[in-house]
Amino acid sequence: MREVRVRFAPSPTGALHIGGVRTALFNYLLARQQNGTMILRVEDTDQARYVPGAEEYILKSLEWVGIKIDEGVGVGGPYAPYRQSERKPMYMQYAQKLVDEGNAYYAFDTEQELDAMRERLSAAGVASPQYNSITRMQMRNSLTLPEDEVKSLLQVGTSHVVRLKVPRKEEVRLNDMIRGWVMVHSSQIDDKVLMKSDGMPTYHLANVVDDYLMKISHVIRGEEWLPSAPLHVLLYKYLGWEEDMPQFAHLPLLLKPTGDGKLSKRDADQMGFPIFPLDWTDPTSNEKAPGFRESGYLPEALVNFLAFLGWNPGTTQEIFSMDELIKAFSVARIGKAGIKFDIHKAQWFNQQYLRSKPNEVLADYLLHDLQDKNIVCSREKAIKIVSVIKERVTFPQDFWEQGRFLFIPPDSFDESVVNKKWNSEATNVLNAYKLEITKLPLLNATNAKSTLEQVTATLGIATGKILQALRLSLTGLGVGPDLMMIMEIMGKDEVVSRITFALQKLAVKVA
RNA sequence: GGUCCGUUCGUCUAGGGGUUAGGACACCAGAUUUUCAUUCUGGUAACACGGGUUCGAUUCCCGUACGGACUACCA
Repeated sequence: MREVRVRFAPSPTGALHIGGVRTALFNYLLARQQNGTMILRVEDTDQARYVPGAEEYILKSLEWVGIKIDEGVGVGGPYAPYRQSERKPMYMQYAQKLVDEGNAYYAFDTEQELDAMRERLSAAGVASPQYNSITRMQMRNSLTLPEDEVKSLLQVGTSHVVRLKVPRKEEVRLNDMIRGWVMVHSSQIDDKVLMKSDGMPTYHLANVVDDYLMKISHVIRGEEWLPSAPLHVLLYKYLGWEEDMPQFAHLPLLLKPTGDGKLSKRDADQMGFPIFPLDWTDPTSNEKAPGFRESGYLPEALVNFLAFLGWNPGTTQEIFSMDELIKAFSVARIGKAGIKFDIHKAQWFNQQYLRSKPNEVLADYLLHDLQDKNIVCSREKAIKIVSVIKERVTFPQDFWEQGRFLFIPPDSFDESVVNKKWNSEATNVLNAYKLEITKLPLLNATNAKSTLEQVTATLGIATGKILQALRLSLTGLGVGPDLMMIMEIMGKDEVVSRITFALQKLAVKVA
């Protein structure tokens, strides 16, 4: 068996889409499992669509999710350079070979001429107007023009492209690892441009040439490439590389959560979830888009989630570390159908991973947010807080969100709780309770509770009836973590002062 | 429109000629929790449709419908 060499080959035209991350992940899993090589190649042959910063963004994104590049842009390697724009001089010779052997030709048609051809064809009722074995005979190319005219056109530097001469009648077939045999008749394939007039190769040529040169063994990419895969097969054949053709695996696409269509940034915006791994600011429009990282997703959770989009281990195990994924992965267990993206599952994974972290690590998240807010908090206290609200969080920032009342006393109180629970019974208990607490040397969860029970017992009121009022006075809210622990964390003085404040502020309502 | 690919609970999926069609997320209910959350228990819920083949089809074949991708000197 040949050495496994896979590549992730994005275009630096903007932020890396989450679907791209998944493609990279599947490549990576295969590479690691087979002791192969993961290559990053940047396909920047379209100068017009180049976006500054995009390449760096891709690199950072892959690093964040834990996909390590063995060879390619950013790390180098034996087949450098790995940026197609820097490989520009290499492609012409292959195009030339195709031309010389009669498998490609020069075309001099202008944009207007191409438009006119398409219009003429569609006016004549042709189903799919394209530059192909029939129409090329009516166009201006080295197949129709006299040889000396072609020569002189080339000599004076007339703008031209190189097109593949697709055979008229031939069954082109490829064996996709996911879809099995896919057959397309060559009459359905058009004479694709291989070399553009600016001297750059198109995706099709560059991709095939580079995959061959870099000894790629498996091409794992999105299903959007399936229609052009037969063209690539033809290219391998004409270039004489059939023996070295990689195995193809076309991944099912990520679709919108609701309705139909493929997942887009618009859907993500509308439904309030990220679609890019990291925050991204478009350099031209300055438009900002949120990233999974900044939204609080843990890379290991995202990886686990992404791996299950189109793949499954065949067992009931759901939680997989990267190493476990590497062991369990197989292309054979990748599904064929498109996948509706459901952010709920991603959140669930996040929750699972977040909760499994030790309190010390979780405390760092809280401490970090507190630092941003200029709030001082000891590590021990942070650990205590985190352990109390651990079971109620999905994202790291939830520790702050749900624990903020511990640092910022309430200045307003939940109306509905006030209406329901703030009555003279409650204020009586609170007044007495406050006094009793003051006498305590130190307040902790245990004596906070026993003291409260004493007070309610002497006043002849059920503890349960006033607990919500106590919570309200301390946090301003009707819900939250265990009250006794909250009091222990706040400490005696804070508890007393908050009860006092609530008693003052809400006094009016009692009367 | 044409070409190609696809279709099992709302979602991700397992399965496969004879199964009570399994799991997870989500949802709902009950228990626990003085609240909410957690946790536990239970529940609703699927083989797109029509023809074949077969003793028998959700599973195999063919159509239809529906969905998706592609249809650029973009990748």
